[in-house]
Amino acid sequence: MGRGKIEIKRIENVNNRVVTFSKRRNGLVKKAKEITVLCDAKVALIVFASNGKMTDYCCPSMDLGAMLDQYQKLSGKKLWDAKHENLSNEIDKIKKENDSLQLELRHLKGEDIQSLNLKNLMAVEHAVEHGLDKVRDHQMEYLMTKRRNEKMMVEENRQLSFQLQQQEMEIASNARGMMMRDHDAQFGYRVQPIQPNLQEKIMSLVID
Amino acid sequence: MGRGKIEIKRIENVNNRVVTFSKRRNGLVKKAKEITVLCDAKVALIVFASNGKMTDYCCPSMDLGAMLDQYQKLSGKKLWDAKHENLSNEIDKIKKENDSLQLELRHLKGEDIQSLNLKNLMAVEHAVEHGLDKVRDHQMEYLMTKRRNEKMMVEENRQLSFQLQQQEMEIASNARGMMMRDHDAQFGYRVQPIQPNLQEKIMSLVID
DNA sequence: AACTATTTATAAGA
DNA sequence: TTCTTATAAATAGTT
Repeated sequence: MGRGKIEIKRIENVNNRVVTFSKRRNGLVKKAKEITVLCDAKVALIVFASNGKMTDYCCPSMDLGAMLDQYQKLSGKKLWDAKHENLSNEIDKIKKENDSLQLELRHLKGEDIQSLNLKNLMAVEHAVEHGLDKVRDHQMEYLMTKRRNEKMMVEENRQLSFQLQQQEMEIASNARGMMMRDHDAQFGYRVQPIQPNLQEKIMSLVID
Repeated sequence: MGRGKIEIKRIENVNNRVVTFSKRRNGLVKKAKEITVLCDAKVALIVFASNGKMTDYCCPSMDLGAMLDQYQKLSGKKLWDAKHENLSNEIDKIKKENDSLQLELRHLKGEDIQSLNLKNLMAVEHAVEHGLDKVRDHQMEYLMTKRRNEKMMVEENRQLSFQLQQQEMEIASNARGMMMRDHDAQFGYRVQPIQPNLQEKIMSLVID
């Protein structure tokens, strides 16, 4: 149907192929719509171009999901049950893994050990002993580090306090000297430390 | 395209409708096949007649399942994902549970505890201590039971051996009596215990 | 994207 | 259903 008859085989010229695809795809969808209306038919059509672009048509009276359910019923072919089954299997697998983990966990906590024989019981004991050792080692390390840090902070604090006191004394003595020079000696007031309770504040922070 | 032009609306005459359906369905499938070959296209087509009969076509290069996967990807529409998603969610949930179990397990074994703070570290320590106590209690109980059973068996064995010896002695004395009565005294041989080392055998079994 | 010569599909009739 | 055939529709090659 056109200027010349064509053989039904792949059109090698890319341009021709793309143009023909476009025309015929439109024709196909049009025909699908027509048979739907003329004959009360249910039609679903999906077309992928070789470039991956998709066109689809589904009759208005039934959605694609329902069409495919019907298809499975009538053809006996499975479309998504395979995947479905895979997922179910995976769930089973993971659940079993889960159960075995939970059992191991309970064993380590000393639960459900009635069923263990002496060999397994000793294996559990060794695992737990080893774990306890490691946890205690780590606790010790943790505490040592903390104590070391505290000591360093206390020491640093002592030095800072000392420096602060020195500075305050210097300032006070300077002030007194200036006042003397300015002949204001009769007022004789004293400079207070800027933050008299600074050291206590820092100590309370360190103790946390 | 026929003897007369027709409007695209439902054909009321049932016979005409059925005939037209049959012709147009064939035409549709033919066109689908042609575009598949001519243009390297992927086509899936499902048609239900109003009487429920189904016709389908799927290009040979891709099965319907794959076509529909692609359809879902490109259209974003869900065909069977409702069921599917539930399962996926369950898998995710169980996997997370699994991970947390594995982490807890590693903690109890003293692994991966660098990230724990002191509070959690102590909680783990208590869990492990408690577990160890229970495991050791159970081991002790196990051993005590075994020992008790052994003692009982040894005692029972001692009694059985004694009874056996008594019986053997009786048999021997009877035999001697019979021989005397039968005037065979001149041979004067002695009956031996049937299994002289039976008691040792049993003892070795008990010790296991 | 339009055009148009031809081919193809198909409506009506048998 | 199927065949026939006149006619409508689709479309291949061209502009």
